[in-house]
Amino acid sequence: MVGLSELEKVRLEKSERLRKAGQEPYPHQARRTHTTQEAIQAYESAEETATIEATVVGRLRSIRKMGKVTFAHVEDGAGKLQLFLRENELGSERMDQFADDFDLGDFIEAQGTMFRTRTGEITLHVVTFRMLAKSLTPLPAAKEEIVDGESVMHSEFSDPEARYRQRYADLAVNPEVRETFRTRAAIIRALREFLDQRGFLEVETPILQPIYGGAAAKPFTTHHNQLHQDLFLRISFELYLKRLLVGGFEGVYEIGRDFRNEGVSFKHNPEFTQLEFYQAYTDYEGVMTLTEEMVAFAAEQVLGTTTVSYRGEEIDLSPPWKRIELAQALKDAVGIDIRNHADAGSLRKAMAATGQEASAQASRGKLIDILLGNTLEPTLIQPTILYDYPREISPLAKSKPDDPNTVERFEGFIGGMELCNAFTELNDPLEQEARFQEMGREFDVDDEELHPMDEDYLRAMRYGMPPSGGFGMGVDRLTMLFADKTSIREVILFPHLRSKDVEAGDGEGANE
RNA sequence: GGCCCCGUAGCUCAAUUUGGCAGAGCAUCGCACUCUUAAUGCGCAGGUUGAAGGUUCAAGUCCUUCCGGGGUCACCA
Repeated sequence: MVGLSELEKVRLEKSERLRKAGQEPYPHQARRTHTTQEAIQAYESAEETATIEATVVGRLRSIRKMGKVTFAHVEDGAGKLQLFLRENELGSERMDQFADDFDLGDFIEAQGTMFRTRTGEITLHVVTFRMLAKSLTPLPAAKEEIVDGESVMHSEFSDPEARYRQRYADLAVNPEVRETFRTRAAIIRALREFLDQRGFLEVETPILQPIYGGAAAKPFTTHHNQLHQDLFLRISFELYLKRLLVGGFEGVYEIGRDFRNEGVSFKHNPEFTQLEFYQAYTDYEGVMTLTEEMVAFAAEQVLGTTTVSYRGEEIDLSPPWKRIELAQALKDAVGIDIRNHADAGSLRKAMAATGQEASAQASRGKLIDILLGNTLEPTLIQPTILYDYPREISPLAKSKPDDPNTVERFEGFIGGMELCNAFTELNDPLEQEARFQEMGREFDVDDEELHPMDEDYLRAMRYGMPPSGGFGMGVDRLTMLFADKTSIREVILFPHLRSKDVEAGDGEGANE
């Protein structure tokens, strides 16, 4: 082995010493009769009436040596259990071995009988123990103190970079991090349950796409060698899911990964998890109601309440949410009525008059988006639905019957963050083609933003797509909200970080 | 990509303001201790201060460049 630290070398010696003593430091099988919590419950329900024998397994998380007696805690997936080892029963040789060759972080198996210590803690009185997997690298030396029943961490492993790069160590020593990812899994389970109950079909559509679309984002590109074909990692599922409405499914959804080749921030990761659903014979108002019910249902399932605390704010997710027309909300917030500014120049002047800077190239739709993002979005703490968006930033949404420049689209905001985006789907193939061309013109100036025309999607639409409502939501952001995390990296197990180590010698990090 | 902040022992942090021998707690190692729980007491050891250059008698500290992270702005149909 190369590159072992002094601390690791010491542990490697212990491992070899165990092996020489006939004890395999990495045995093939573990035996377990109880999880730590099952052992405690078994004792609690049988206390003083029976002898409870248990074999538990897990990681050694604390060791307190008191001479001829030793206390330790072992942690498994269910929780922690205190171990009690005494030289009287185990003999000095085994006590010494535990003291000398067993370390914090080792996975062990311990068999014994349950009892209660003088201080009242339910504990396993160990009869035999053995190594299940020797830990060579010491875990970060966090210590946990219980004050009035609350856990207080000391020397907590807290450096964000180290935690993200070594998530395994983060998870191993920070129980609340494990809890965050249980919450995440529960959210996804709840979303599935909600949609399944309503007859939606869960589907999987291509991640490798010959043409990308469905969102405004730069894609990652890749290549299929044998087919000599460039491919894109999807930036959205939208165009494929809507093809399925053409095919006759009346409700479809997909939960999966999108990839966007753009900036990284506290709410952006290059790959992120999206939920999209599409439902035939409804429109954006129907989707609004479904959205409110779905988020409230998930909160109830995951947290047992529809009230969440996010960044110190109490947020009530129960329906109905505040619904306000985008134009009205902007007028209320900044005093600019976008309905009175039909072109970009006029709107830019009005924004400048209130101190809002905006680039000269930005279209009217883009300016509205900037206005929304800068002034309104951060103030939308309680769940709020803004509806009726400008057409030019919504090429896949259907116009309002009485106003061709406004589309039936809404976005849901919670905690000052855009959570979801939905609209009545544009299903007129000729208008869709015109919209694509309109977008193409807008982005002619910037090749990277120019989206290719998806002819196959237009063909699908020409076969006929029922009137429908569609919806997309960032699952990572919903998790941030439910778990009260202010960075998306806290809810993604392995968030993207710039590569650091160049010791492999291929200079990978040096060519940026 | 711009701007601001940060990078010191395995972990958490001092020392940077005003350049002057790089320190502590935990973890590790040794000793003591038969109901502890941040166990305790005593002792030892542990460092290329992210990297490379520069200024200086002297650099963790000042300057330049680079690497990495955090924040923020820009970007994000």
